[in-house]
Amino acid sequence: MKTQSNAVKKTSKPLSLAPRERVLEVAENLFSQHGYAAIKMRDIADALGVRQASLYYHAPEGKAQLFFEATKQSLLRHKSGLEQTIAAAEPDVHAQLLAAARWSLSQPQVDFNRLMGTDTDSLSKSQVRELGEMMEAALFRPIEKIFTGARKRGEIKIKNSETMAGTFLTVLQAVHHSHRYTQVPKDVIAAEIIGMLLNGLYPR
Amino acid sequence: MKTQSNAVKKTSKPLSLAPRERVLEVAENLFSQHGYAAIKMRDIADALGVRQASLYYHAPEGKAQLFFEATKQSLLRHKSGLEQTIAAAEPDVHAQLLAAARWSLSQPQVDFNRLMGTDTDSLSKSQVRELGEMMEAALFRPIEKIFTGARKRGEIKIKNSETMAGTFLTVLQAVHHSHRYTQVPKDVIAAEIIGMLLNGLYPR
DNA sequence: ATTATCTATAGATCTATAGATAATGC
DNA sequence: ATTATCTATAGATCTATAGATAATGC
Repeated sequence: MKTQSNAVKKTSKPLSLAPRERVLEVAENLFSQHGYAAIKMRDIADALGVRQASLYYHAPEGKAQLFFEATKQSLLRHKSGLEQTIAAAEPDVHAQLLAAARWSLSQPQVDFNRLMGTDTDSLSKSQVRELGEMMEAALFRPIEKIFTGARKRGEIKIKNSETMAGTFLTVLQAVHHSHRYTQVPKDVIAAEIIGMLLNGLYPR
Repeated sequence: MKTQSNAVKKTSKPLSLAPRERVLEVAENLFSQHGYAAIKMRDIADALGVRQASLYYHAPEGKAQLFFEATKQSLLRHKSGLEQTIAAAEPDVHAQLLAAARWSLSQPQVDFNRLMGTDTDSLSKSQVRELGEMMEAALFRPIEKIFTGARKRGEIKIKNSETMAGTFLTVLQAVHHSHRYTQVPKDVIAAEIIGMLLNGLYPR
């Protein structure tokens, strides 16, 4: 064990991140909000309060590397976050969808359509494949499991749980943007939509 | 009336578009697919088979103007297309949603979240407001009308038809991208999702 | 005469490299 | 000694302008 001479204790989540972590965090936020092409190295440097050239110390291969690593980090966090959140919720489709939604909305969004469509233009084939697989594992699988689990328990009847997962994830993204169109809090909108997905619009 | 000396008759939809129309059409396609920042004037010129500088004859104010006008054109077409398609369908929520979906999927997508979020960075406040209002009128209103009409006819019970419209439009966008994840035809996926929205996942 | 293109190029912006300098951790 | 930044700048790319040239419609 190390001696703790500082006033600030070193916990598992230190208050001030290591430089490299800070860079990735800022890059993740900016890229996920605006997309690869719209964000310049300058923007990331400005947000960090450093000079543009300084970024190349942490990402010697440049902008594409920064994007690739920031996105991987984001997807890994989504995977564990979603899985844990869902596992911690009641074994009930409504409770699990709500929990997944709340957790997702607390995170920087992952726009997977933009990600696979435009953002990856400057990555290699193998990098694109890697991100695609991680996306699948981090987002689609956990949500799909909610639906297949619910079907097994007899709570719902569904045909295509992959389509369902895609639909749910897409809707979550829209909720992420909802503040531009409405004052209603995101959690409320999410709950509304989940209720609708489960009960349908036709009267019962 | 003009004499038609040519073999090709001038119908209301000429086979070869006027230069300005061609430019806007190509710009609309590229911008809507990849977003403002990712598309360079060079890309549009290449797609047209002209030199980059030639674009400035049609858009003297440059790239932002091109984007603004291409987007307006797209939204106007969506407005009339959606309104007509919905009006032509049976006065039934299922039929109208299906019709709206089919029509939307036949068009270049309008990614309204990206549009209002990132793409408009280089436009003026008033231009952004104008696009926002047109988006509302072209996409949200027509879909909203489907839901409010269906409620009046007693077909469905809904709380918030604006949320519903947003949800539906968002899902349509995801279907637009679905070819990257599945072989299933877009029309089929759309029909599946609409069935689910109306009936819900809980067994009836 | 007007419309629509072209070539050539200026100026701005963006990515990335080289080498110097300061801060940090043994 | 290693880590993390800085300044300065090269080279590529991108937007936009100027002026010449070709095509089109009276």
